[in-house]
Amino acid sequence: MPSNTSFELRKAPKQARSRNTVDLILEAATRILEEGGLAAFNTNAVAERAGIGVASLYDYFPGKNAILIEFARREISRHRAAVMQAIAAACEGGAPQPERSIITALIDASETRHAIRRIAAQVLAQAGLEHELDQSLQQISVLVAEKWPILSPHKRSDLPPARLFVLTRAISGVLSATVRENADFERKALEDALVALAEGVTRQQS
Amino acid sequence: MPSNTSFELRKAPKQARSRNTVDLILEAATRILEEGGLAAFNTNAVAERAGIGVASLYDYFPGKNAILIEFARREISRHRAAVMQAIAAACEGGAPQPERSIITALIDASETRHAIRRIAAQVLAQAGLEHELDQSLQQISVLVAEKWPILSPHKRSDLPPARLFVLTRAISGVLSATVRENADFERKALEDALVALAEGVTRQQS
Amino acid sequence: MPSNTSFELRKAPKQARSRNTVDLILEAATRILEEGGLAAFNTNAVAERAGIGVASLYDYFPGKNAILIEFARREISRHRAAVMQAIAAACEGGAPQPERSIITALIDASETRHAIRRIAAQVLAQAGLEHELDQSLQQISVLVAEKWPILSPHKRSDLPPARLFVLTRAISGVLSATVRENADFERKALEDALVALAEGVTRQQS
Amino acid sequence: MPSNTSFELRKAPKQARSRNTVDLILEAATRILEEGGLAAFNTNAVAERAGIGVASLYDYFPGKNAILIEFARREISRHRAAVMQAIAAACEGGAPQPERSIITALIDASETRHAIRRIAAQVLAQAGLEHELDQSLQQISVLVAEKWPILSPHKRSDLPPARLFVLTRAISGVLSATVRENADFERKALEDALVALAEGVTRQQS
DNA sequence: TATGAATGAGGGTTCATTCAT
DNA sequence: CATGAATGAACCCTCATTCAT
Repeated sequence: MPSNTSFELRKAPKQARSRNTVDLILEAATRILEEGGLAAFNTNAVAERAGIGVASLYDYFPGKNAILIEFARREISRHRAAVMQAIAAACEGGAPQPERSIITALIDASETRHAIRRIAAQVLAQAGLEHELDQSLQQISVLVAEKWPILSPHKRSDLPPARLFVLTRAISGVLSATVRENADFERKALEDALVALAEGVTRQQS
Repeated sequence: MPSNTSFELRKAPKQARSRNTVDLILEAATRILEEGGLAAFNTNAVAERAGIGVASLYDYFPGKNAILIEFARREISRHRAAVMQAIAAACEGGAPQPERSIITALIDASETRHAIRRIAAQVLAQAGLEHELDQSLQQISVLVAEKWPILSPHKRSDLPPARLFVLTRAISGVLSATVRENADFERKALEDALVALAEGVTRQQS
Repeated sequence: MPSNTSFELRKAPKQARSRNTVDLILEAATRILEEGGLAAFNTNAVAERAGIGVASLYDYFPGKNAILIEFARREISRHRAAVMQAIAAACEGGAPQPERSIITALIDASETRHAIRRIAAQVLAQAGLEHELDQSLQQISVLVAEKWPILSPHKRSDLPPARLFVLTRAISGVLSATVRENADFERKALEDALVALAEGVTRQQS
Repeated sequence: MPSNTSFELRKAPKQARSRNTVDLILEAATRILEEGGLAAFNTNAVAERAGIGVASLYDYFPGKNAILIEFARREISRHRAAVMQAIAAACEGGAPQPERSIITALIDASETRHAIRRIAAQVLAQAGLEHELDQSLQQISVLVAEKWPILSPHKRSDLPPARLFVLTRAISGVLSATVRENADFERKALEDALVALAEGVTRQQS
């Protein structure tokens, strides 16, 4: 099991051609993971799917693991960006129920590319990089704290860290479970429950 | 990569001797996974740790994957039993705040054998058996629904399924995240937040 | 270029079967090196020639390099034993010209398995184990010092270390060159020259 | 392992530019071999060190092996020239002990660029060109025969070929061993022993 | 029933060489 | 002339599985 443990890209993808090749590789990797999971992921398959020779992989990545990790990082990053943008959008333009808008946005985001994100999480976990995933969620948490309408009259610091943590991880957990378990509640019921959850967690403590 | 896709035990472990061997194998598997994760798990290592010959593994399991899956099932099962028993215990003897007692019990349970349970979940996921994990949580959900004190004056059916789902998955998600992210809030702050969460979700809807 | 840098045998060759397999492997290695040199040496070729599967190599050796090194060590060892035994034999039974007998023995020994010993030396050199080769020659030197007839009336220490060193390395160098360069002098002329050399080096200094 | 078995330079390096590039390549090769040995030698590394593109190597050499061989030939050649010049210098100006002067010169020469000359020898050996190395030594032998003072009153042919062979190969062998084994005798003891060796070999035979 | 030596398919990685630019 | 991205053949090594004992 020869294994290369470094994570970085080998060549800085400065040139247009290189840029394309890196993307080609990562897209091939993504498709393979979608179709066959981690078990189907190997360098030969990636090269073939990318339409390049095996050795070219090593011009851009130090090894198999680096490809997986870069894939995972991009996936996580893309998802975080989408979620944060959705949250921001939900808070603009004075929606009548901004909390619900945020919940709605989060539910929508949770449904995209779910399988692939699970694999990305797995990859980071096996590489000992779980913290990158956690940090991603943490960044979202911070944004939620800033935007959560119920908090706006107060200072943001009014919501103690433990409450913010519980709020975001609870929502994240529920949404993951919903997708994973293929739960098919009425959309409104789910939203209501999550809004109630959020109200409970953020309610001013006595 | 010869791969055996069946999951079942090859022999019904009726005899005392066989029973012991199966346990021996699964204990060895568990220790290896604890120490080295999935990467360190291979049949030769398991056999050596179990103190038996490699070939004997195949007398009791159809292949490597079956060992992993049986390990995962037992781990999940053991955890579920512990959690359910802790919930039951928390509800006995008229504690002053039974909801908090349940939360406390769940927090305690979430902290045990965390790493190994993560691996068990991963194993089931890779085998396409996520539903077993979900079912395990679902059984706990049912118990929680029965026991959740605030519900006792009402009929159990008062809590709509979506609410029960959100309640249990939210708690589960928070507790997983707490351990995974090594969050070190004050125990009381965490409990309070979870209790508030539960109150919010279970509050009588207008 | 996955490479295993340890040198030791993996399994102690205790059992008759294992003993045989190790020998099988080393004999295959030797034949391959004889026929194709280091360039032809690879694990698949060795396994095939030994009539075993590739993986079995790794039951007995930690890697390709370990096979080469064990081959080299045995080759050197075998040669040293032969040389030392030949020297001892040359000194027994009161030969009329014991010095010449020793020279004769050394010439004879130098002609056996020459190509293979060159490779063995190369292998040890590339592994940073040149000292093992040197030590082998040093052991022969000590024996020569003990046996060299001209020294017998004196104490062995009469021959200063530098002289002993020059004597043995000179003879070794000449014999290597003779074989390598395919020099075809009359046997007697070569012997005479070496005897004269030895006399010069060991002559009592003023 | 694509392999090109021809040894010759591809282009006659007539032009100044080409000449420089060939030298650039060979200097890069030398530095790489000095630093990492044969294991570190590969065409990409050579090109990078030479500051040229990989493909340019093939404008001047037919392949990797040709570079190695040209390197080795130059190294041997350079060494031979240095040794022969040192011998000539030692015989000029009527030194009191010309034999010792030659020995001294040879010892000095043996200490320079030792590691790199070992590699050069190895390269030629693996290419089946050992005779080039031998011829180099043979040229030195001829010069030694011409210059060796003790022979001067006689005709050069007085020293039989076998004696000349033994004399030069013995000295060569001793000096190689001295460097290889890191022997640290007093310089004078080594010189004395070699002078005595030479006297023995060249002494008029009865 | 138990074993462990043996296996071969498969995977990760390297590198000499080429060719379009 | 010069380049360097691309290649594919080849190599080392692992491991799930089997089978003769």
